[in-house]
Amino acid sequence: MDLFLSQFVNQVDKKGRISLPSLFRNVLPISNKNEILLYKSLKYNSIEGCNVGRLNEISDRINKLDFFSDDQDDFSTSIFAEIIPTNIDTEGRFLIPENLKQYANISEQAAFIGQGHYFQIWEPKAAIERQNQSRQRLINSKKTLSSIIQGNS
Amino acid sequence: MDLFLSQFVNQVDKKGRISLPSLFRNVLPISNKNEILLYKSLKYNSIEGCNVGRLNEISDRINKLDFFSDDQDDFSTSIFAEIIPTNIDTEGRFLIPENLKQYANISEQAAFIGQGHYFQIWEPKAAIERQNQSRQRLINSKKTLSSIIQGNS
DNA sequence: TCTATACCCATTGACGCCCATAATATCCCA
DNA sequence: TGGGATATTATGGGCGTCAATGGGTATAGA
Repeated sequence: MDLFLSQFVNQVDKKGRISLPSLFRNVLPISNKNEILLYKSLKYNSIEGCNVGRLNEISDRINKLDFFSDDQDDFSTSIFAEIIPTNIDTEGRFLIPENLKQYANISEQAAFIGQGHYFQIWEPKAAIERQNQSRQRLINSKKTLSSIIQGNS
Repeated sequence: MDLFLSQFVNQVDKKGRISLPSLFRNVLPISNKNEILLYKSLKYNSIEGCNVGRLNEISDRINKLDFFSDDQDDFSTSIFAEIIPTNIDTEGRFLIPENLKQYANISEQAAFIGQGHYFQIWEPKAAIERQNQSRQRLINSKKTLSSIIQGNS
């Protein structure tokens, strides 16, 4: 099962490096074991990350749009230009780009949140708030895990 | 993964040279590692660049247009005739042709914007405006970056 | 001959690789 | 099953390499 699962809080060191959790590293394909893609979440002040494989699908989808259309142009600008390929070092660490760090209010700690096919990186306190909020919404809408799994939304 | 990704702002030196970002250089095919094609964007006051492979793709699409149509003629004239092959020097730098520089209002800095199979070169401030515009259009159409990437659009 | 440009060399700062350590988890065998 | 040996992870820090940039000089074409 190659999904980003569970959550972890790691330290940002003096050089700005942070360890990608071991469980997340194991999800990366062997062919691109040392590269992840980072980008701003449009919904939250958090960073999202995925592996290189996802990108090919996206690029295919965008390329099928009319060559000279506005959509094609907007997608290209907002997606390709915003994706930051990032290398993972020999110890499993990587650098969070400065602008993304600011966007997510991250300084000396960061929370990695598994989201299945991708993951999020949050400022730890904001991550907790987000989770409580999300959980409360689920309860209020009376959706149980089993109903979601069975597909009766 | 051979896509132009992310964005960079580099300096134009006294001789008019500018570094093609390292990530972009790595996208160029080994057979044409030191050549890029530059041309005016049809939509914006910016320069677009690509490698030779991309040109073939463009030419294919244009050829599929009606052979005697005005469109075919216009595209041929506007695109092929305007393409400027440009050499990259030993340090990864190249010269931005004077007319393109003027067309894009570029003086001492330029922003390289990854667009997947091609890239754009903008005057830095204009680039930011364009990006905000593009991002806003995407948000208004209710497609978020993450939903596009995850395929649940 | 003069100008444009490609090549060579130098500098600086950022980043990747290497080595080290402590804490934790896993294993293995008596 | 207990307890020591071993592996793995998160983290710290030194150092070499590479990218971006500046400038000198040779060379080719006008």
